[in-house]
Formats: sequence, C-alpha cells, structure tokens
Amino acid sequence: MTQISASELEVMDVLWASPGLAASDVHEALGDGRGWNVRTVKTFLARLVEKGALRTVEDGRRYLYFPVLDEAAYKAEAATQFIDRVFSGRAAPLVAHLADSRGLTREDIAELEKLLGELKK
Amino acid sequence: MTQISASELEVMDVLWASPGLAASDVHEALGDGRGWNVRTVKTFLARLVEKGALRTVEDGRRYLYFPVLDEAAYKAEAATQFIDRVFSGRAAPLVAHLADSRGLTREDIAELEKLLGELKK
DNA sequence: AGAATATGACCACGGGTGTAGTCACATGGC
DNA sequence: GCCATGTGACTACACCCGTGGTCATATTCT
Repeated sequence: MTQISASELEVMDVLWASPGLAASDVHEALGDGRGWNVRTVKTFLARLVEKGALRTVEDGRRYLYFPVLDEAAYKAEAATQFIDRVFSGRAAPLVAHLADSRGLTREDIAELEKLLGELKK
Repeated sequence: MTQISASELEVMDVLWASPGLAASDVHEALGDGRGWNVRTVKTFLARLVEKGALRTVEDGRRYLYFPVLDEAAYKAEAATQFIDRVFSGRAAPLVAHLADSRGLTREDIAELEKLLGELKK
C-alpha cells in the first residue's frame, strides 16, 4: 500500500529502533555513512508524514517523529510483494538464489531449519 | 547494477520465458491483465535495450528482442539487494515474515527443507 | 542586545517511471 | 494502385525521488 522508497526506509528503520526522535536526532543516528544533509533527512521525514508512515508530536518548536506503520507488518508486506514481483510468489527459489549468490552463513541455515521445524508443527 | 523497474521486469519475464519475440508478441504475452498499450510496452522494451538488459535482432522491418541479462543472476542480485535493504542482510527474518504473512505452503516448506539439506552437505 | 544557530515551511530541479501520442514509412488486402 | 494497419523513432508529461536551497522565525551564546 504505502509506497516507501529505499532512502525513506532507512529513516523508518531509525525510528522503529528509537521512536520519538527529532529531525536532527534522526540525522545523527543515520550517521555519516549516508552523508545526507539535514534538509534531505527532513524532506524524507516530511514525505513519510505525508504518506502516513510517521506522525509528529510537537515538542516546543520542533517535532518528534513516531512510526505509525508497524515494522513487522510493513516488512512482511514488502517481502510478499517482492516475492510476487520477482519470484512469481514462490519463496523457495528466492532462498535458492540467496544460497547461490551470497552464501547463506551456517547460522542462517541453522536458523532457517529451526524456523521450518516450528512451521511444521 | 542495472536498475530495472517492476514493469520492466514483467517484460523481462516474458522474454526470459520466450526469447526472440517481437514487440507485439510481448504485448500479447503480457495479456490483458496489465492492459498496457502496445506503445507502452514498446517504451519498456526500448528502455530495456538502452539499459543493456535486452538486445535486438532485426527481422525484416521489426525487431526481435533477446535477453542479455541472465535471469538467475539478476534475480539472485535482486534478492540480495532486497534483503540488504529491508532485512539488514539477514535472510532468516525474511522467511519468518513470509511464514507469518502469507503462510508458506506445505510444499514451500518441504522444498526449503530439501534445499537446506543440500546446502548443509 | 545582537549574532550565530536550529527549525520548520516552502521551493527547485534533474533523472526515472508509467503512460502514451505523433510521425513517417512499409507492407498487405482489396 | 490505394488505403488501413503495423512498426520503429521521437516526443510528451506528470509524478516520484534524491538532493538540497531559501526564508522566516525562535532560541542560545556571547
């Protein structure tokens, strides 16, 4: 539903991890890795508010940002959409490709097995 | 690398399945589901050629389109990028979310188990 | 108090994307 | 032979996205 770009998602990740930050905090939390200008971050925040993914709470002369979108729900939806788009809705080929290209770690594999065990119950 | 939009990917899927179609064939193969105008499809084809994902072979006064991009390689890359973007590079949470949201089918689970078995070899 | 700084509001701009229209020409049916 | 139709070339255009500037105002430092 809510269309969120890759950059916007990075902002969401920060706020999912620490809800209630101000714009400058988000900027800081993103760190220099991205090297975004504060205003760029503010644009993303504003767009996310427009899109209904975040809401603001006034705090003096600034806003604190809180996620409206639920992280797990969003990611599950994103995963489903991705798999529909790229793998015609089949999850197994995706895992196969991952195995091929990136080499799942031993822990990944163990984790997946545990997961599958639970799913089968 | 090569950035391909969701719509363009649908076109690629047709040509991966049946390389060497002409524009109108691709249009037909896409079917009415998408309801795209032939010109829209041609635009996608042209853009995919620009992007180096397809190449053309003249056939009289029309072109036949062939994939240059390898399907498996592209999809593996797309999967990796998606997981990096949305799941911080961890595959297991993705599968967990799928299980939650869409319910992997029994066959999915079986297939994944088989896959994991092979991976562990 | 005046200057530097932070903050939100609004604006800009080029590239990508979805969605096609127009043009010119070639071919095929009558 | 002429006209409808198919085809590629070129063009359009609005919206999204990444990127950040400008402006007005509020607050903090000196």
